[in-house]
Amino acid sequence: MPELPEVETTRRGIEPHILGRQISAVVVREHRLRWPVDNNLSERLVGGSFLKARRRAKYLLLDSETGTLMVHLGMSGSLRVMTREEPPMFHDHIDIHFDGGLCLRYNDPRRFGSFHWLQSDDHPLLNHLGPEPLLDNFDGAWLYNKSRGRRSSVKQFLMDGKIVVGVGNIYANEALFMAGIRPDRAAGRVALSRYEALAQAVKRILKGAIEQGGTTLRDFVGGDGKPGYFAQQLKVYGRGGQACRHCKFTLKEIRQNNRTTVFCPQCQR
DNA sequence: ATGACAACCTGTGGGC
DNA sequence: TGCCCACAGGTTGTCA
Repeated sequence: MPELPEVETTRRGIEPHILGRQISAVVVREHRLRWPVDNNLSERLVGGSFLKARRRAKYLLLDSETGTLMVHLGMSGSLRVMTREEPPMFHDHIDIHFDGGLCLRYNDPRRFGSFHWLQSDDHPLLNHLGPEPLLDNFDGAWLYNKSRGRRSSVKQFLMDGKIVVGVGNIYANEALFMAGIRPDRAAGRVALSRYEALAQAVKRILKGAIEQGGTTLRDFVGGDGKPGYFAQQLKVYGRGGQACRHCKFTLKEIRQNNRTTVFCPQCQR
């Protein structure tokens, strides 16, 4: 999955198709996801309808009359709207059928995703989350204040969901490049002005990715079934060993906390 | 409180 | 062609 832009693209893709349609059936073919899928999902949803599709971090929140279905796409999940007649493919784990013949179908090869039933947004998986990156309460001052005394890398800091949500590996790499900050620099040793640049970079990159239909991912499929195009505008991610698009210096690839990091040793300090 | 790391899974691609 | 290993978009829980 998907990072935040892919989740937001999914939300926008499915919302117009599913809102207000009565749910006629729920089919769970595989309940072993990141957490076991609620056994009572069917009786909770059938007969009702979705009133709104929201997003918090990388969670999709589908509100019905009686509660909220919370979906996470994990690393490899996708939601698509299709007709019910379409035969399920390998790894199509969950269907939500609507009156009229449409179906919201969840596919997830790695099964790192999840389906939860919520009675309110007061849920342990949501409660400790940091600010939304696109809202005004996420800014350079917030990052600066949170980072004081932190000795871990600024990249790990940026990917910490308690600091800011929705910034995964790809966009962390890209944002740090845009802001000119070395990913392996200690978070506590980055100045306020540079955190202001970083916060702006995060916002610009996420907004740009959402506008382009979400996807940086080779195999990502949006909610309407259209494949997003593989982003050529990525400046560093997946380009280790190649020339920096800005200065031609060779991009360096390292491992940080078991994730691939790519940066330009000349542009990023 | 912070941080390092294992864990949850399957699929794919590279090297031999 | 086939086998084995490393790695892939994320997040949580545990332990030092």
